[in-house]
Parts: sequence; structure tokens; C-alpha cells
Amino acid sequence: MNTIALRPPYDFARSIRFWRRSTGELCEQWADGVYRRVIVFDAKPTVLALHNVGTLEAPAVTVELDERPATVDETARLAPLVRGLLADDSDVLGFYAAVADDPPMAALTERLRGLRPNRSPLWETLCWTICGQQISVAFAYMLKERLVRRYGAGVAVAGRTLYAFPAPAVLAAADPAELAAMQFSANKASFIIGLAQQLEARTLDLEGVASLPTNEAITYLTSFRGIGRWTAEFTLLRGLGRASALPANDAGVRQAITALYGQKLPEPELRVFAQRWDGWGGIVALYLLASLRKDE
DNA sequence: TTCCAGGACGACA
DNA sequence: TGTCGTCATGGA
Repeated sequence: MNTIALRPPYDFARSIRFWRRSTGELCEQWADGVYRRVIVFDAKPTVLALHNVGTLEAPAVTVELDERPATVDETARLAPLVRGLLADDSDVLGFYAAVADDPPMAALTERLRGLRPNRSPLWETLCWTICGQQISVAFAYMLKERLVRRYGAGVAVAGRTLYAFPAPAVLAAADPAELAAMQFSANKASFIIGLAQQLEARTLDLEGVASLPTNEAITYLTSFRGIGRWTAEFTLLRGLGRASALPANDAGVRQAITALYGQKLPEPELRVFAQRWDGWGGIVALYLLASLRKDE
């Protein structure tokens, strides 16, 4: 059977659409209850499709590769990757228990039960987060779409084209003027190209970040030009599902706390306020941001 | 017109 | 070390 069982509770649809807020997204698609993304499988760009075949309390997905069912063997090989993408190791029950005495947050976890921090590849996440610095989400999506369409590799299957996010080697050689023509600011263009070049030169080790504690990972990432604390925390949350990475300076997080707790807090005070969620700040941010959605 | 969006950098005191 | 101006764009 090509089914992968997941840890409950898991709301597949809610968790997928949490990060998917644009129909123009080229690297991943969410349509008709199916999540698709390009992966490299057997050294070949392949469209991975995940179908929800479970429930909130008995979650499971089936796997397709290039629009055909994966074999039992392929499913077994893909299971670690799929579990990673779907944040299967995320201890949301531990989070729910930790905030049980915090009525507003407890009510939110009840309403959004099963929401987990689904992940995207770290390099793609870092670039996406830089795209999103200071501007509206809609405009950030447009920047990413232009970047991927220009530098990414398309994979067409069954009349549908998805793109692999451009590899560091490709962006390391990109012309800043081309990014400027796509309406990237001069800073954002130089941040992305510069980080790609440092990855190529191995002076930036993104894979090693996964093994660092959150605080050390933030310190490491923010030592590179273009990565401030917000970018580091957001990257850790979306790229690694890091439960303790709270982007306290995020406009949406601040807005949600104001709505939920009636307190309008600047970043330093918010970090003090957030100590009540020690170790769960990233998951808290996820639930806070989701609470702002009209469709949730 | 001004302010604010899923900020970061560099100059300056 | 902390503050401020600047970068980019679009919507309210």
C-alpha cells in the first residue's frame, strides 16, 4: 500500500494552505485537495503529489510521482521526506498542553486543532523570506514568481507545470540588473545573489543550521548580510518547523496579539510577553498568524 | 498625502 | 549601542 500514516492530530488542508496564499505560486500547488511540489527523486526532477486519505485524528496521505501512484518501495523511500514536509515530528499535543492555562491561546488551539508548521526547502524558504521583507505578501509572491519563472526549471506533467526553485549556483550567477527589472530592490537582489554565492563558496552552511539550537541558528544566520532576526526566525519556522522560533517583530504576529490579548506591544515588550510560551514561540506564531485569516 | 505591509543596512552621534 | 534615513511597491 502506498499510504503514509501520520501522527494525529493533523489537519492536512489547513496546514498546507496556511503557507500557500497565492495562486501564482510556481514551486508548490494546492488544488482539489492535492498538494504538489517538485522534488529530486532518483536524480531526476519529479512532481510529488500528496493526496489526503485520512482524517484529523487518523491522518494519512498517498503518494504520486509524476501523476502515477508511487510503488510500495517508492513510498517507503519517500516517507522521511514527506514526513519532513508535513512536519510529522511536530509535537502539537505538547504545545496544546503547554498553553492549556492560557485561555485565549487554548481557545485558538481548539479552533485550529491539527495545524502544523509544514516545511519548505531551506534555500527556497530563505529566499522567499527575503522577498517578503517589509513589503506586502501579495507583492512578495509576485517577486518570487518572477524569480522562479526566470531562473527555475519547469517540470511539465499531465498538462501542469511546476518549477524547481532556482539552485544557488544559478542565482549566484544572476545579474542584479535583471532582478532590479523584476522590481527587486537593489538590497534584496544583492542579498539573494550574495547568499547564493556564499553557499557556492561553502562559507554559508544551510544544512548545518538544522543541527543548531534555535538561538545559535539565529546568531549564525544573522551574521550574513541580508538576514536580520525576523528573516532568521521566519526561515527557521517555515524551513525547519522550528517550534521555538518566534518572529516577534512580525507585523502579523503583533497584530494578532493585539486582537487576542488586547495589548499593542512593540518588539522588546512582546518578547517579554512571549516568555509565557517559552519553547513554543514558533508554533504560537503559526496559530497567531492563522487567526488573522478570514478563511480560517 | 501619509502610513503600513510577514525588514535590513549603513551612517552617525 | 541606539537611532534615523533609505530602499521599493501597492493598497488603504
